[in-house]
Amino acid sequence: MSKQDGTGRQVTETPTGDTSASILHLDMDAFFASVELLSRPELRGKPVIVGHRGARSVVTAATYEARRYGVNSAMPMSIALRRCPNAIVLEPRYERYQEVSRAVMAILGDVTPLVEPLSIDEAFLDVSGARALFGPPYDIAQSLRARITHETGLVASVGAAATKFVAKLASSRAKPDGVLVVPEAETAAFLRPQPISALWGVGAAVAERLERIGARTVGDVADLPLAALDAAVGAATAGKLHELANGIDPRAVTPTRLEKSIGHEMTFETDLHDRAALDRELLRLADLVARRLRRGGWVARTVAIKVRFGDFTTLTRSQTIAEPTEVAQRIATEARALFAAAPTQGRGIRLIGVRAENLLPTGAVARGLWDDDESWREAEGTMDALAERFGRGAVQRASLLSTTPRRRSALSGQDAPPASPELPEPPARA
DNA sequence: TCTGGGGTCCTAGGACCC
DNA sequence: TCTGGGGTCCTAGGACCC
Repeated sequence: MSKQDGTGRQVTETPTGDTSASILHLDMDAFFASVELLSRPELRGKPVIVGHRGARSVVTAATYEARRYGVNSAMPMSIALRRCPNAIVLEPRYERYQEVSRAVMAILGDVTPLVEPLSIDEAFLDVSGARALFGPPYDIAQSLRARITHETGLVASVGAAATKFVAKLASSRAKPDGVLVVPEAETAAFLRPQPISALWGVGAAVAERLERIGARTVGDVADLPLAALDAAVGAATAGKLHELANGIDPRAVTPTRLEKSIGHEMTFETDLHDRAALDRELLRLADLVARRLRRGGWVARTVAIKVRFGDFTTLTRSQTIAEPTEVAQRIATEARALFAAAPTQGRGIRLIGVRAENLLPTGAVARGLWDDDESWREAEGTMDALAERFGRGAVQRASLLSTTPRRRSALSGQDAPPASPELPEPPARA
């Protein structure tokens, strides 16, 4: 196990030739804040917080200087400023971050097509096929970091391991400005001393349950009988945690993932009682959702709302509709009906949200295939595979693969496009 | 100290069908 | 007349992640 920081200082021995750690996790250091410093170099070395300055806002990102005061992302801004009164607060510019993110992801794509973005500022790479060309994972990690810094002025850290989970944990331990390679043979030695909170899926609630049965480290969880774990946290979580703790993580790096829901929500500066204002907000949110549905080539079968009251209690309601839709008015009507039927009388509303779920590709619905359960299930695997090979746009067109042979022959002779791989353009939408 | 906004996944109960 | 069990879908809530 080894770490080397950006100055080339060896922290421990570095297994630069190891090839067993072929999954990389690359994570940008203090991403939003670092992007801001690019255009405000005079702020370098100062505590900078990125986030909206509002009574109810939280810290979106913070420089390491600000973190030294105990400021962290997701912390209420009021607390952050109490801890670090001299902090410079900058308004987030998400479009700018998106641009920089695209540039970084493009650099990763030059090494391998097996890049899986995990969020705006991190990604997994499977470099097992890239070694012949670019050398062992350690070399790939360092050259990626160098290119990112050269081309964007930003700093990234990289973890390399045999599995996704260990790679991600390694990158977090490599920060800031470092690389950490965990050879496969050293996985257990690396994992076992880590705190349970390092496990994916262990937050406050699960951590408390695990502590109650005496588990404090990842090694403790690894040694626990599955039945005991099961009783403490439930079957699904238990199975996953036990595997992760033992270094088992069969998840492959998957470049394309299909979105499953699209939503927007809004927290008000002060609790809202005005019903007309809430209805207007529902329409605004529905419109944002509908735009993204259309851009992605989706229609939604289910509309959901979220309501958070002044005391932070939260309620959700959802309704599956007969005709899948991508129309703002239709979504808004459904959202307003859900809201009207919910027990909100006399309570101030802190937050309201609209979400579209049960998404179907527009093309499939246009051909009336969405209500054919059998063919739709069949379609899901096919579409994932197709999206992986041909990218997102192809997903719409994949609807033609959702047909059983019977349906496909029923469609042929109509305006149904031919089967892949000669993918036609999707039908134009208004 | 008082909690954003974007998501994913899991659980559990009830309806409904066979 | 009273009561199965399996499977799927829908809904609500909650934990978790970045």
